[in-house]
Amino acid sequence: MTVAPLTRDQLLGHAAELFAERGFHKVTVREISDGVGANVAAVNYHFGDKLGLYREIVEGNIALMEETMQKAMDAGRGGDADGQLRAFIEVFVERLLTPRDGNQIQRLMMREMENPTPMLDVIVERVMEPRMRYLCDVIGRLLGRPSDDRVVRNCAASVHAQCIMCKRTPALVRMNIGFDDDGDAAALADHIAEFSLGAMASMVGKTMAQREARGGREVGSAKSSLKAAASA
Amino acid sequence: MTVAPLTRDQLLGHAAELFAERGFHKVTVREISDGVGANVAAVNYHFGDKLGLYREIVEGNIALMEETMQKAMDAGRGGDADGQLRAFIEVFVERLLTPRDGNQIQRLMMREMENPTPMLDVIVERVMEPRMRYLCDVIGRLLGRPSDDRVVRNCAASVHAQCIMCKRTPALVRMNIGFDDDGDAAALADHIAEFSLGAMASMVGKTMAQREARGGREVGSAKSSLKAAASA
DNA sequence: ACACAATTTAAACACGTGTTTGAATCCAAG
DNA sequence: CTTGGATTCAAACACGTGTTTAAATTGTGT
Repeated sequence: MTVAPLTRDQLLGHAAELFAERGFHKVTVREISDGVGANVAAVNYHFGDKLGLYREIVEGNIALMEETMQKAMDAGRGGDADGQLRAFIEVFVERLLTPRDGNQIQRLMMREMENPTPMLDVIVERVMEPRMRYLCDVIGRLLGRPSDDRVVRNCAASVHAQCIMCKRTPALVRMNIGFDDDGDAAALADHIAEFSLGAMASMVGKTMAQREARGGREVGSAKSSLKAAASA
Repeated sequence: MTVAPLTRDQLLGHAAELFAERGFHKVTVREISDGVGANVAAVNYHFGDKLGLYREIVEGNIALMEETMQKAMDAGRGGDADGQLRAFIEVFVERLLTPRDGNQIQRLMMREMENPTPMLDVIVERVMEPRMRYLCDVIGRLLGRPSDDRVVRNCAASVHAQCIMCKRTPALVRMNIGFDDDGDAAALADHIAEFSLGAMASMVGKTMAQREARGGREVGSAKSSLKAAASA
């Protein structure tokens, strides 16, 4: 059936790397086609339009992503919540920082956060939501609270924020902010795990009464009680 | 001396809000000029080009930013490092989340991180670097380590990452990830402070030997100074 | 009222970028 | 070899967006 001769696959491969590195909007179809020595019209011929090419790449990578998620969950299976969170962070950070072929989806997600495309919805549904669900589940067990608890969700966001920031955008590099990055993903993951587990260990140790006694502000309380303690 | 009649100031005001909300690249000059009932050429007449308008807005806001930084530092003056970090987080988060006029610089910086412009350099120099310097100073005292210590810088990055993520981009909102945001900046700041202080309290308690015994990987291992600095 | 500078305006221009087109080329099947 | 579909190609098109231009209008000092 004379399937994809060659050009089509070349376009997929080259475009995937470009999209992962700079995002959908900052890559031109001419750049994609020129990169593999093809004509400008090649993208439209093989994929309909630029978004069609992007869609195929994203959907292809989502399968890999789901496998990664499985790997992260399996890595902690049987262990305690502590070890599960560590495993999650390690796998996540490693995939985000190592530009190996096949883990472009994390970088693509970074770009989607910066400059969304119509593909964001499916990425959220198939990647983000399962991830946050698992993360909240682990942290919930860690804190001894239900996984939809407000404190649990905020802790999950704290962990997630740190992981996300591991991938320094070009702008973050020019600013000299962000984590120390000498290419050692494991060391970075270890810091984040250490930091986060320490944070939550201190949280689970404190009772509500203790925390409210400290300053009157309590993260997990409803919005009402916070009005009074607005200013330090 | 027949200063700016009106149009010029209107352009500045309207453009500032648009830029803060969506970033330099995602705002068109027609949108700016139409918004105040001016002609398309108004921007070029009064500011040379689009970037000139942006530059004026950024430079104007940087002064306010430096004042904010001063406020954050003053808020913790005299207190201990713990209180200083709390004050810093509170001021930062509040300015980031509250769309009040005059604290657009934080939102502008978010946009610069997503899509840099030529103004990024001056923003880094006058805003980011002083901020990270102060943050590292506070955390250094908190951990009993020099402020250029690797662990200190990573902790600063962890704190900063959480603060940054407070401002949910449109994409982050569509994903249902991120911190609980019911508009209560104080509650969010409190979570981040609680989380981070707990994390670092547990770090300062552990000796290097203990941490290395746990898993073998040590965050601060690569650089020289930390090898010997076993005890905290 | 006049003259001159400052401002505003409508229109056009320049250019990057995604897309389309119609002809040329390739290639396997008959 | 011939044929017909698949693929490639150069060229042009469509359109958004920043910028420029030259005329019209407004404002101000004398």
